[in-house]
Amino acid sequence: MKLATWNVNSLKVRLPHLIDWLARAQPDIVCLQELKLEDAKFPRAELEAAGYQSAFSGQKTYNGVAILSRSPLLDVSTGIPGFQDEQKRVIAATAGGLRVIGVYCPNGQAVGSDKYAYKLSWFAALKDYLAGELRRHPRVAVAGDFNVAPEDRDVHDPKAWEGQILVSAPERSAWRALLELGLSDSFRLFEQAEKIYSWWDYRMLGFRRNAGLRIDHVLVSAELAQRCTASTIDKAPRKLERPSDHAPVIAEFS
DNA sequence: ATGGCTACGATCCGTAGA
Repeated sequence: MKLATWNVNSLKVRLPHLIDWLARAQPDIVCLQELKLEDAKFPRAELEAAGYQSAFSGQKTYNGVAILSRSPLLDVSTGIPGFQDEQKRVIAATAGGLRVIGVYCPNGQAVGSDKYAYKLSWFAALKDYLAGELRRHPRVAVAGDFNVAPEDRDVHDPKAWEGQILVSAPERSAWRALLELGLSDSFRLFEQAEKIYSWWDYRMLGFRRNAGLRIDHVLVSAELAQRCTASTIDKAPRKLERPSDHAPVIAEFS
């Protein structure tokens, strides 16, 4: 069983890349972020032709999340229950025996900004929501763009990024609070090469210089961690013409 | 050289991303 997450940065623009990647990587479940389209424009038929059912929560221009699955998607829910939010950032479904929660965590823009405050309150609400999901389901995967680089080794230039958005101490502590619920960063369950990232700036030749951050993650509950056999980041789609700035992150389970 | 790109929805520039 192969679970992936990918911030596609416009599903409309990236649909050809996504369809090709599904055929090549053969994931069973995929969480998508930054669809940037309304539900009425979701390419359900194209994905069905590729072998995937869809659950989605979109909006015009910004945000938007989806879960694709080769097996039926059950008990779909959107948003964080009890947390009022216009922004479509969360979708959950049960598929293949997994409770899958797809997240597009806020960027936060700049430390100290209104959006930063929103980011931290959003993470607090996510934590409470996940605590409940972990009580209800033994096999939970939280996959998405977390917009947090958990440690300095997840940052190409820790000195330049020190204290900045995506790496600031309050953001990292919000990340650690999720781990304290009993979730594990699937990527760190395994020996990994150095300087592996999931996002590279479009500017400054970011990808060519490997000037990236690891901000896309698959978190797994204890029972799923036991069954996790690999976690990797597939840089191949980032090399294509007109790529997303994020690469797919994959976790595999026995 | 402190920018440099991309997507979007709106105009011919602003907002947002990270």
